[in-house]
Amino acid sequence: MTVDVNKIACDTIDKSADKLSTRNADVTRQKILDTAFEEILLKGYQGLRVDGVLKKTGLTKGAFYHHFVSKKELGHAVIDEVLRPWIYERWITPLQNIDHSIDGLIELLKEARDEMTACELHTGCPLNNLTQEMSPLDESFRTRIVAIWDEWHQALAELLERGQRLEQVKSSLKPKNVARFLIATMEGIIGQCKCYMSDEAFYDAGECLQDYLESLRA
Amino acid sequence: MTVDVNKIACDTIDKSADKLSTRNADVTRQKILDTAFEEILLKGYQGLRVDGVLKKTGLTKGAFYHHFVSKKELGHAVIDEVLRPWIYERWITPLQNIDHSIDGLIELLKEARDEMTACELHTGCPLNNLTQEMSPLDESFRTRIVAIWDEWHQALAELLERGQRLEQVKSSLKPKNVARFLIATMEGIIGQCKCYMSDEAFYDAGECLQDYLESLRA
DNA sequence: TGTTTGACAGACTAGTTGGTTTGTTATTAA
DNA sequence: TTAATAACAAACCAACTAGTCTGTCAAACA
Repeated sequence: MTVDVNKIACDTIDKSADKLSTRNADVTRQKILDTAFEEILLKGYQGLRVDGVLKKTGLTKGAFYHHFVSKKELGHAVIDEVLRPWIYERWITPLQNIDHSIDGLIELLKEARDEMTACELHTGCPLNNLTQEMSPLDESFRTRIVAIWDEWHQALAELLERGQRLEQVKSSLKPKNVARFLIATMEGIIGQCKCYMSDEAFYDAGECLQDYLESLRA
Repeated sequence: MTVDVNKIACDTIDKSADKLSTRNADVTRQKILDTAFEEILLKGYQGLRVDGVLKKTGLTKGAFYHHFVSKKELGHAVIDEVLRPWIYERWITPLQNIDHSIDGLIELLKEARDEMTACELHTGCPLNNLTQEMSPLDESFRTRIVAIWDEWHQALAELLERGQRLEQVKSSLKPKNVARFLIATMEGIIGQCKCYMSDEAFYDAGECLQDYLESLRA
């Protein structure tokens, strides 16, 4: 994509960092992406308004349609350039840095619970939000979304396989199935928090999730 | 509400069933509700268009705003009069008719899986859809939604307590927590099916869910 | 230094959307 | 039978919304 080429080119030349208040295409584009991500997180893609993003960023129609050909393309860019990295940083990369499969997962679970700020509590998981909203509505969104889920599933399944090889995890269980189950459960719990507006659901159900994780030990 | 009074009155008199093509306020109202429910299921409340409902039902603005003061009130009515009964029929009442807690839940799970038609597969659970979309956006929706979740949680917790009294279920576990966990997991799995557009996710993760249910036996 | 071009600013537009208003007809109570 | 009213039909409206278009200005380039 031309966008990425442009971005890489500018990153390498890197004469932009010092000019914050003047014109800077990369900063402008990123501001739009970040704001759109926040708006989608709260109101969904359908609830996202181009005008709303412009108001929040202080930009204009001219700026927006210079960087994005349509609202839909903005949606795609938010998934590729903001949502996917977010999921990696928050959920996938941590999986890859785990030593002991079970201990690590339980630790990760606790961290996730503690990091649940009051704000995040009722916004839910950005990936799951978009999944639930856009999967039945737009195929171009669905394929991008499903690719991220697949990467997540694979990373978790690999962690479990690794655990099996190290005899930390029961050899009888199927890593792919357990990975699907764990991610579905996590997302289900986070989704419940959204309507209860409290982390009580997380604590209550999380206790059972921890029990389940313990039951996976070899 | 006057609406309910009107409805009850007409139901008891019951001179409406034979007049299908002529004027009938109840039939009209119900047609709007049912169509709106379908539309919300597919596109969400924000994606629901009053005009769209009218087009599908063959009605007009006059008819719509005779029965509902606003789109929002329609949303409330859909929750109260369509969604809630749907959840009861599909999920809550079956819980109350279970003899053996664990066996019954496993059976219910299998039934749910088999009843997952190709259509339902990518529409997901109507209650969870609305929860994820509307909880952060509108308090009047959230409170109605959370009430339904509470009823569901309570029914499942009661089933588990009953199981404990009958020594079918481990006495050590906390019914409330397990109920929260099970519902969250079910919804998480259904949500995953939505983007994969297949029941594979249901089968894979469902296997683990069944294992978990087995582990609850006394 | 002049010129081209990328990065915007902002007025404008066409189509949509929830909602209003006025009029009409079937039903019902008197 | 008739007056009142419930149950609509449909034109209309104001606000909104994605997208366009023309113009401007700063920076890079020749």
